[in-house]
Amino acid sequence: MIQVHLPDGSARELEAGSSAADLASQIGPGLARAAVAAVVDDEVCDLSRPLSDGAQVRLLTKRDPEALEILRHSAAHLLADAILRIFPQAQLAIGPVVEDGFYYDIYMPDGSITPEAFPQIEAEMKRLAKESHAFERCQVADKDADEAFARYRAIDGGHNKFKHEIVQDIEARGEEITLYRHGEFVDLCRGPHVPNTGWLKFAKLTAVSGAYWRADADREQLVRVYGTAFFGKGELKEHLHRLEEARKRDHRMLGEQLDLFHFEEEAPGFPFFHAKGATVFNLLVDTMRNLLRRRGYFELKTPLVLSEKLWHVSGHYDNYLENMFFTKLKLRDEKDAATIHDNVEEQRPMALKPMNCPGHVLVYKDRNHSHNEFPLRFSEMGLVHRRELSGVRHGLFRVQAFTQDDAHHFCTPEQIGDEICMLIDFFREVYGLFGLDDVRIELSTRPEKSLGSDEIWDQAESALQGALDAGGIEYQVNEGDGAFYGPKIDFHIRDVLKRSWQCGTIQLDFSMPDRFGCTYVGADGAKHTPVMIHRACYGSVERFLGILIEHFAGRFPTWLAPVQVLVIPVSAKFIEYAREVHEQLLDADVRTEVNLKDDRVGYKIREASLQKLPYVIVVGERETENRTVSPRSRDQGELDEMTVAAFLERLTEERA
RNA sequence: GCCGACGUAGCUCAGCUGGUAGAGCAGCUCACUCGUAAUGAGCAGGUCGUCCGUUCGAAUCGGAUCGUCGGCUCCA
Repeated sequence: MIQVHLPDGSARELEAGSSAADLASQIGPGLARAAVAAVVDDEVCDLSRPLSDGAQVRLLTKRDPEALEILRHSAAHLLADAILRIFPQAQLAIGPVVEDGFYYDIYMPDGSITPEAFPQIEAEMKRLAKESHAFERCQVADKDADEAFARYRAIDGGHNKFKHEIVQDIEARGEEITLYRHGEFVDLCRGPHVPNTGWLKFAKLTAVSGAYWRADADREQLVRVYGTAFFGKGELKEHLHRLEEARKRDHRMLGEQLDLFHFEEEAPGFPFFHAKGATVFNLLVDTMRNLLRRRGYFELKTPLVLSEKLWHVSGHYDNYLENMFFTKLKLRDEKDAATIHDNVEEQRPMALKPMNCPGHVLVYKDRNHSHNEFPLRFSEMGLVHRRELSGVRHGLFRVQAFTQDDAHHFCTPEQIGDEICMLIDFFREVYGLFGLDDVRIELSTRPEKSLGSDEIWDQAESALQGALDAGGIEYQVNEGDGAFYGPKIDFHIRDVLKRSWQCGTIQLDFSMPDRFGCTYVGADGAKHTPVMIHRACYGSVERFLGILIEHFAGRFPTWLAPVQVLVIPVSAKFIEYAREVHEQLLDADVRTEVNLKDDRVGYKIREASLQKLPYVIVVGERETENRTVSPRSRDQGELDEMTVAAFLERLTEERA
């Protein structure tokens, strides 16, 4: 007999050689059915693995996050099995689990795998799942003698150099080779797996893309087939529904449908905001301006183009060159006007600002400062340009020019803690305005490419950490992900679809004030170097707008809607009254339009609904006579006839 | 940047194996004067992303290029 320990502190007696599966059935039939795998002495392993005496055992069921990974990894095996049946020439590379599912990288010496083949592959996977083959772990003691290994070698033709490479690596590390078999299929794998393929009924292939062997562009091109798997039909359906919902909310599509912005081939990654998009954009900016003013910020406006020399001083030239746009001069030949000299060497080469900080430093340096005016807070809705690799541009989320709601605090080292705490409260309040209350905070530390001594970095990192700890704020640490001039705190917010977006950032900087020779006069009458805090709350206004479009699915709350009310006359006879109502709304600062086109009321309402306008107002004979309006709310449908004053009151309540 | 797919009217898309482009919506005009998600009729609209090539002939085939979309930390 052996004894094993359970997480609740209790112990169980089992016959020698018993497995975790035996333990589960001893505890109860329900658990025996629900158990997926086990954690034995902190190692995740198969249910069938024999337990040793004194082991600490935790059984995993579908509720445990580890279990979902195991399920998905098993599904990757099933995918590989199915693919080999349909494409016998395929060679398997690797098949790991990723955030929302799994993938398998496959080498196709001829042909390819396209989404058209998905139904066939999925049908094969479903069949294999129904057959409920047990996953069997095989340890390979001697490759040449082992029967399972011989089968494994034969499984995709015996010439699979990818697996061969992996086996060599494992042997080089002196580790044991293990295989997993289900039915006829054998794959090199560390495991663990679900007990049998019967668990894998709810799998779905989602995408196919290219990838390289070992992520090396010089190595073989592989086909990466993505899929996902869940324990139950409901969860799979919900996941697919969420993907569909995210697709429908795509801000690039809504941006076009709602006439908010567009992109041009002539200006890749530079959005053109239309009137409605610009309205929302400006509302975001105005909202922020008010909040900043109440917190004692001074708003600046600094140039877009500054000399290259300045970027040498700031360190951007050495650390950020690849992301910067530089000006390039062209000159007409003095003698021949038709000849243009390209790439003319400029005496003072210029660059577009990728960040606002050096500009703010120059404003700071324009006069002397005293500790009495600290913390000094300079803000700017700063338009910055950053070059991005062509493949990473993405709607408003990744552009090449964007507006930062940027600010820099100049303060003494002692003031850092209070400033950080103020900012954390401030940022949370801002996100709350949009119903974005799920905020996660991350602390990022020194990256490889960076400025300043270890001592300064340690000081800065502990200052941030100290402020977070003192405020009792929960956060996680991101090693090596800081800015090149200092460590930072990032704010990640979850939208209504539970997707996470990085928005706000607070960055500590001990080196830029020093490089630029910024000083202040302290209480001791001597000159000191101030600390600089870089911070942005929306991050990029463009990107934040994109997030809001998706968060609200284009249905902006009334206070943020580009057009709040559309006035519609029932027919041409009531145009005059419609105009009058429109004017009254305009006078009350409502963003309103009037639709006087020669169309049916129903048609105009449909148009307004598709534009997701919060309100339409219909006026006809009744309203003209009674001096009233009949509103229809986007969210509540048709409302009762009311006076314009009553309608305005309703709007005011909503706008507050 | 790399890999893959895609690029036809303002939008969504059709156009088989090469023979000179089509629909719906939007737009415009006219009629209807209309009560809460599409009134009807007519008109107009395209160097088929761009360049080069193959061909008697290219939206269609080949190459390059630009752009868009998806993917590119994940190492059994």
